[in-house]
Amino acid sequence: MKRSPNQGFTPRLSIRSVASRARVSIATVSRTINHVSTVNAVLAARVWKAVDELNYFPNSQARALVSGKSKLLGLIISEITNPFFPELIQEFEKVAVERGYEILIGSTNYEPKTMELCARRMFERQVDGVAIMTFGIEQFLLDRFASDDVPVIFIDIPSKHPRSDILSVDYRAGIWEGVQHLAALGHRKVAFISGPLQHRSAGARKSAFLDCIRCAGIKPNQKWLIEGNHTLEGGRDAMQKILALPDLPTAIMCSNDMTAIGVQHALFDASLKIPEDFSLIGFDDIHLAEYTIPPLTTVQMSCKDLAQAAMTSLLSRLQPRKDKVEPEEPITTRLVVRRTTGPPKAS
Amino acid sequence: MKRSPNQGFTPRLSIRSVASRARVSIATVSRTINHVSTVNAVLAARVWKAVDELNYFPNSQARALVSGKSKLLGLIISEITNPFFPELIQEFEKVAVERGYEILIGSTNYEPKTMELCARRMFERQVDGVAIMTFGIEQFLLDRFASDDVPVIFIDIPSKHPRSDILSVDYRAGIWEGVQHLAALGHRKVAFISGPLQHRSAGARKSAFLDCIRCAGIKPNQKWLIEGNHTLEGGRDAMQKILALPDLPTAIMCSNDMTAIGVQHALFDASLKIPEDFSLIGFDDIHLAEYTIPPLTTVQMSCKDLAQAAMTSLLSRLQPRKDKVEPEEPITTRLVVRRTTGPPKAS
DNA sequence: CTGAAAGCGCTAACAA
DNA sequence: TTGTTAGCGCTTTCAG
Repeated sequence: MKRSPNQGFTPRLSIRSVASRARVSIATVSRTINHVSTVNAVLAARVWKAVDELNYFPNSQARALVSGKSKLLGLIISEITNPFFPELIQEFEKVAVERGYEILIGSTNYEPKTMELCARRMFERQVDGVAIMTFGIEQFLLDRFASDDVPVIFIDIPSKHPRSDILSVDYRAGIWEGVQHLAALGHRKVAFISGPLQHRSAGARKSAFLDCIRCAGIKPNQKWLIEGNHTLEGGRDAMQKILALPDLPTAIMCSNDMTAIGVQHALFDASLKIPEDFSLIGFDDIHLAEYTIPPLTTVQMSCKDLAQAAMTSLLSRLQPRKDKVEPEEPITTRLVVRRTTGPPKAS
Repeated sequence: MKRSPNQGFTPRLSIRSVASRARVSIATVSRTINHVSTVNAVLAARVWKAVDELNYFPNSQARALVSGKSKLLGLIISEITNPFFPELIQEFEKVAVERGYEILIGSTNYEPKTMELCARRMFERQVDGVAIMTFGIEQFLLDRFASDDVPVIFIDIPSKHPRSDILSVDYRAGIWEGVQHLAALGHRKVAFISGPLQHRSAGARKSAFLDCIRCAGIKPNQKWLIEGNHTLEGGRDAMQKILALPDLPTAIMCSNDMTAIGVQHALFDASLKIPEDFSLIGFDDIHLAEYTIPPLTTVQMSCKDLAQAAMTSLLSRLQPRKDKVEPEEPITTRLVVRRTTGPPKAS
């Protein structure tokens, strides 16, 4: 088999080509393109000229090998098909590319096995750090990253791993606004469709709701606490379950927007109107929430903030910079009132 | 600066660690893990045992460097925020991982500059191949890939690059069904909201529409041919333009589903009903189309097929296998009738 | 300030 | 069949 990927034809464009064209050593080329300040300006100019003429750029594999830094960041998400995540990815990509990193995306599809596979893929590619933005992760995987000394960041899950960090989200703030909004409208009977409860942050959302509802002086009704799965279908099914109940709530809060959209659909199928028959509040404020019919009232969690905070924290752990690590403030959430909430029917 | 990424502490787990633990040479380890059949079973067993005990996996950077294959595939898309693309990415990820590849995603956001940057990122990471799934690409970038001998695959844009391939999509089939469906319902006045026309495949969709409309014996009205931008906002704005026209169409076809959802929104805002006041047909059949209110009638283009075909073609170019390259059949499209179409109002 | 040379972890000749 | 060795393209000592 041939050594060269290039059919043994053109000698692959390497640092050597630049060196010989610029009549300097490869070391000088390396220093120049890495902006080492000690390089003689004349030589540097020659190097840049050669780089330009040859249209050269360094082989990042080789760089990674010698430096031990792949400049690759893992991003593990639950499911790329859930619109929340693309919005998150977009921010990640932006920040990462700005800082010279590339992102490797892995979707777990909520399956522990797939999650394990994702983690393994990340290891094999020697990612410099990993952001775990799923709604839950197995502890042993975290330990694995820890033992490899790979910085990790994730939401809500505390860990003793020294190079890891938790991004805390203040779910309560937004949910509290939502509950208050509902209460002010006159609702006393509000249901909650949660995410998959084995996932930590889904649990956190639900507890926050329960907490708020009690603070508002409303006694939560177990029958109105349904477990969904953060998908559209899950929301629709959950709402259908609620509709089958003898005693109906007047408002529904959901653990994410996709669930809420599923609810809208179930209600549409049942010829029920929003907000006349039921008030509805989502969570996340995905782009689409503004465009459902009617536009969805929802709790906004800025995925811009989330991604920024995650990246900043990761990168600060990777390249300890002068600018000290900012004190981690929790990501806040707030209610965005649109048109799926109104006074309850019977009131 | 330290050489070792590992703080000079533990000697990083490498092929050498496995070799010494298994009491064989590194070559034998390499052969074993690469399933070269000539390895003695006893030694192989020792190697696997060591691999297992140490929890070793090869450094893909090093592999890439020596083999000239990064096992990285570029995937350039328009905008990850458009739900069509995550569905595509999901398929790509699946197929790629199955075949031992990793995917690097780049979003162009419809900006030529960003597209160029994406291409550059791909080059730098030495991707083995690139799938360009945007709605358009600059020729010079293709040439660049060509000169680097990187296989490329894309939609709709012919190229003379020998290692590139075009995935052709039979837009006409589905659009024809859509037009016929509308005609059968009694519509004679149908508008079309296109994508950004500088993008080739957006153009292809529009021509297909024009073609079909004429075949159906309807004379297209220039006023009802609006250029959108494949986003929700674009669809809404376009529909608002249409609504301002003195002579209104009775049905709207859109170049993609997001545009159609924007139309739904504009109509909702104007208190107009679908399908009573206007019939509406989208394009793509994204997951969400099933869940708009009312559910969107749309032309389905299987992104599963698309991704599969793209990957197959790319991989076949990378690892010429026994199984000859399947003759490329065009991706077909078909109408999915849901609930946004009905007889025209005035008829 | 510059160049020669070592070596990152791995694969593939080549020799034994 | 196995081990030794030469690089892949780059960064970084270490002499000069």
